[in-house]
This record gives sequence, structure tokens and C-alpha cells, in this order.
Amino acid sequence: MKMEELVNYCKQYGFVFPGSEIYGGFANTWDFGPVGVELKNNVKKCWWKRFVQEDSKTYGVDAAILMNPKIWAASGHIDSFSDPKMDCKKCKQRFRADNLIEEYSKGVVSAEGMTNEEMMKYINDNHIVCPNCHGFNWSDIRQFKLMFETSRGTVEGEKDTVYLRPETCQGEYVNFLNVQRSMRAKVPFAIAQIGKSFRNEITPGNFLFRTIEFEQMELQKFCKDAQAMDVFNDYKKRALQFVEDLGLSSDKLRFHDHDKLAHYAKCACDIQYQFPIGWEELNGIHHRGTWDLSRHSEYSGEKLEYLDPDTNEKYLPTIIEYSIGADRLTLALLCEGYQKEKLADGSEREVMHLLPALAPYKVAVLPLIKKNHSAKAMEVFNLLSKNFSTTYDETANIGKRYRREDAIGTPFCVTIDDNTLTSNMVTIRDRDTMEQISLRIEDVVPYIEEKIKF
RNA sequence: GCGGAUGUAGUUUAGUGGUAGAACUUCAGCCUUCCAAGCUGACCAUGUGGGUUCGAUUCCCAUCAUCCGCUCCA
Repeated sequence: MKMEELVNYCKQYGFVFPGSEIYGGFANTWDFGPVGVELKNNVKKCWWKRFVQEDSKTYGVDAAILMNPKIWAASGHIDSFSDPKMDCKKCKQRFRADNLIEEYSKGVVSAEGMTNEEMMKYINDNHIVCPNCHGFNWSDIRQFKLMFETSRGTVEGEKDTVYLRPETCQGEYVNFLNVQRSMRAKVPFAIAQIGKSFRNEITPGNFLFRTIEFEQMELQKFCKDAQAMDVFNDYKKRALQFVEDLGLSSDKLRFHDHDKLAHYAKCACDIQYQFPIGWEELNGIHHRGTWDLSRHSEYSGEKLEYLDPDTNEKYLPTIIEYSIGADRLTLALLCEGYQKEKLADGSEREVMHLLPALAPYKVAVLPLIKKNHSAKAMEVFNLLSKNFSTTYDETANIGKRYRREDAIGTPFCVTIDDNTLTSNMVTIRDRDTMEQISLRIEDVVPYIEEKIKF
């Protein structure tokens, strides 16, 4: 399957639309439509249930997107999120100045801590040429900012730069003690959050895979350093189990250890999924050590140590982070579930296979014949929609409507016919088994409820 | 951000310096008691902004977007 086909499919059926489309679009933004928002909400619901609701030692938060700018100094993002870039004026290729220096010196010279002027001087003094065309005609070094900036004016003429958060986890770190105290939590425990992050990427988007605004589902486990590797491995296992339970096939999933670590990480492992664009990161598990809490201690002046009530020792907990992109996971599920089915007459139809728990609509209510059964069907819709996401369709013929529901992954269709009018019996059709059974109207809700559990 | 290619209904596409055509989809009506049937009808398009021209969807420029490759991926 090509990604392009999936983009078309998503637009056609109301999953995902191009962002700002009537204005010619806006690169790397996408809007979830009526069907897509249900799917994504279900993805988030399943994650929250698995990792927060069912875990007595995990607590949820929903932190502000705008945070005190000092947080981004403490986190290291203001320094490391701004790459020194320079262009070769001859071949128009762009490079990172620090990488050029480190490659040229074979790692002997570290550009870390060098100012732009020092880097420029080093490059000129050593006559470092363009690795691509071997020319020597560099532009100035420019910082590329990966954080979105905005400003908060407090007084007329006075402005403070504030940032749209590039990751959600700082909301957990700065609330570490608030959560610990208010929940009377004992280490090890975790704080979890689902929320939007923003990154000023300059990169091809590949549909939902990389966007400038995206939603993360992540948790931070605070633990004793001695436990950290066990916790790390435990989350590797749980994270893999989770995506398999959602329906991603295991032969399209693999672990991938990082060889190059982010500025905060001690060790890191991804789970990758085989997207149509290749193996790409689906989620990450990072051993962040005590880096974040110690930096926040230092920058805020607050003591963030945990007093262990069992041993009376005070320490900064070690953090294991587990983070997965909601949009990315939704994309993986769409890739996995999208199928073209060959029909007897040689034509093709598009079908979406989703776990019932994830399906945008759990059930479709279909009057067999519009003019005879619509009124009764609306009654059934009103009943079912109190319990789960339900769709109603009275257009065209029944076969066409079944197919339309198959195309968006609706697991159950309920049809209303003359029998319903006389004896309150409906026909319910199971998408996976293609079986049709008759049920009394009042039995439909428990029947479906049982089958959509996660 | 660089290089290349491409922009015509929701989708796939035809065509033209002078009224933009189709198929599928969608919607309505008729028919129909269960898997894209049939009949009748209806809606919908030249990405955006400039320029050349009597007239531009067509030619030119810019811009935006998409795809491929590079780069980037905290």
C-alpha cells in the first residue's frame, strides 16, 4: 500500500483531512474528521485504561502547554533544540556546523560549548570543505529553532518569550512532588499524561507520521536507581504487549536500541513499526537518570528529593520514560487495518479492520426500507447512542450501507425491518464472522458491550 | 531548507488561448425484506496571487501544497 492511497481513503471517509485545506493547506498539519476523532479518542482511552486506570501506582495529570520559560532552560531544550546550521552556497546543501567540526577532527574536537563565532573560526582556520561538493563557500551559521515561540506581554512594550512545549513530560517533572504528596505516593510510582506538543520540524511529513503539532501519550516512572533497569525492561514488554493487543501484527513490530542518545538519556529503546514508508519509531522508552529532577532542582532552587519512609534516605528518583505518539499509533492502526478486498466480479473495495474497542462507530443503525422503518430505527438509534458511538444511515440500499460500514471498520450493524415493528426483533450483523442473528431490542446493548471490551 | 516532478469535481481522469467532458462516488425520487442491482433526476472542478492578452484552466512569474530524493529527527 502507498501512503498516498491511505491519505485519500482517510479524506474520503472522514478520518483525516489536510490542515487548512481551503487556503491551500498548511504543511505537516492534519485535521481529524468525525470518524478519525472517534478512532483517536479510542486509542487514547485504551492507553489510559491500560497504563493509568489499571495501574494502582500510576497517576494522571493534565499540565499546561505554556510553562515558565525557565523550564526549557533547565531541560536543555533552549540550548540543544537550536541547531547551528550552515549552507554550502555552491551545492546548496545544508549542514550542522558542530557535526562538520566533529567529523573533520574525527571526534577529537568537540563543538559542544563553542559559540557560533568560534565554530565559524574553526571551520575557516581548518578550511573544512563541503562534504558533498568539496567546495569552500559557506553561508553564516544560523540557529534553527525547533521550539515554537510566542510571547506573553505583561506590560505594554514589555515581552516575555514563551514556548509551546516541545514535549509533555516536563509537566510531570515539575509536578513530581505535588503528585507524590497529594496522592501520598511511594516510589516507585508513575505520573502519566496525554497532551499536545509542538515542534518546528523542517522535514517531509509522511502524513500523520511527523507533524508540527502532535499528541503524546507518556508516563514517567520515578524509581530507585537500583530498580531502574528492571523498570525499563518491564515497560519495554508492556509497551509491546499494548500495541499488539490493539491489533498491530508482531511481524511488523521490533525493538530498536538507540546508538546515538539524546542529551538527557542514559539508554533508550524504541519500538518500531513497519509503516509503508519503512521501519519507523512508534514509541520510545528512555532511561533519563536523575538528569531532569536535578536540573529542575538546580534551576528552581527547590529541593525535589524524595524521602523514603522505609529507609529514611533522601534521594532524587531515577526516571524511566515511556512515550508513544497518539497520532503515530493511530496511523499505524490505519495502515494495519486498511485492506483492498478483491470481489468476485474482479473489482476492489476498501475495508478497514479495527479492533471493536477502537472502531469509530460500534454500531450502525440501518432501516431496511427508509419509508417503512425510519421512525423505528431512530428509536433504536436513540437507545444505542446512549451507550456507545452509533451511526445512522438510511440512504441507498442495504448492501451498499453494509459496505460503507465495512469501509470504516464498524463491527456491528443493526437492521430494522417489519419484524421489528411487530415483535421488537432486530437483525444484528457481525462484521468479523459475517453472521446475522436476531435479537430483541433490549438485548442489543449488553450483546455489543460484551464484544467491545478492551 | 535544497534538488527534481506534479497540481482539472470527493476520487480517477479527458481536453482546450474563446461555453471544461466523462466514469465512479454523493444526494433526491421510484422500485426493493438483507450485502455496491435497476430507472429518472440533481449537485460538485481548472490550488492561490500576479503578469501577457480583446480573452488564460492552457503561456510566463511568484506563492502554497503534494510526491520522490537529500537534510533533519530534540
